[in-house]
Amino acid sequence: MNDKEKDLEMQCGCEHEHPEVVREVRAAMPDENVTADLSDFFKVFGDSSRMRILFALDRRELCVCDLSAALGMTKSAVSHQLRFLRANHLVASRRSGKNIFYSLADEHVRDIIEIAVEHLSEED
Amino acid sequence: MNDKEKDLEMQCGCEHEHPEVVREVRAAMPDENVTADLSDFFKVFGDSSRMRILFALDRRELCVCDLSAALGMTKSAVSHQLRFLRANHLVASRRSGKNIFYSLADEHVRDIIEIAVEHLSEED
DNA sequence: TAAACAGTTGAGCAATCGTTCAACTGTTTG
DNA sequence: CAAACAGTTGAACGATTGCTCAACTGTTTA
Repeated sequence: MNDKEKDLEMQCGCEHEHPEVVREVRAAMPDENVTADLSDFFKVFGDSSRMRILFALDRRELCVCDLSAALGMTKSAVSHQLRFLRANHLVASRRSGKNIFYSLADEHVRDIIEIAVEHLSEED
Repeated sequence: MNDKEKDLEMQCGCEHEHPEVVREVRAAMPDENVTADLSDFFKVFGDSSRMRILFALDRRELCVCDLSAALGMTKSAVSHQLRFLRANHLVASRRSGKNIFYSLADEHVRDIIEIAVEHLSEED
């Protein structure tokens, strides 16, 4: 056991918690709004339907009916999810006649997914 | 309207969808297991309690009781979430006496959060 | 060995989520 | 203008989620 580990144990071997450590971590914690915004953002990626929509749009701009046909979802379900994606600034839309075409709005999407793929490929 | 846009519209102005586009997007879609694994991974970040735990552990290795005190959660609630984080290989644990110390297990965590922060800072 | 502490676990509950369904808006075309 | 099509929306539903509570395991110490 090295010094760092010994130090940590001293700080939690007592009562219910060690005030010093707790205070330090508390002070360093970002504002509750920040963590809430972050988790809300990741919630968008935390659904397989939305993930599949993002992959499809990564391929090419698509209208809702093609999107729903490609993914085997109803237009309504797709539309509900697109609304969610739009609210989070991940897709952009443009109307052209009867159709509304959606596309990826943010280059961060690819980066984030890439890191996730890396992580998943390492955990076996 | 440029050529690319005209091309897209031709493909969806017809019946219920345009088979060619749908077929192409379908063919390019990753396996359903892949998108499910990805969204499952992001689900982990999609909760503010887990996000706060990750931020705390990013600061330093912590035992469950200090973690729960720092975040104002019950030990039980923290433990449930740690179980989830452990299952996704995002935290590692080591027992030392009565305490079990948790720490971040993956360098991808910081990268992913960093990109999310960037994204959020741009959308105003 | 018994008491005290650290942490885990499973059942149960309230809240949230994603889908379906039906009704709606908006655009094009006969 | 009416019919047809593309897409949106809100209510309602079943499923999932995160927490609480209580009972449990495992470690230390008196």
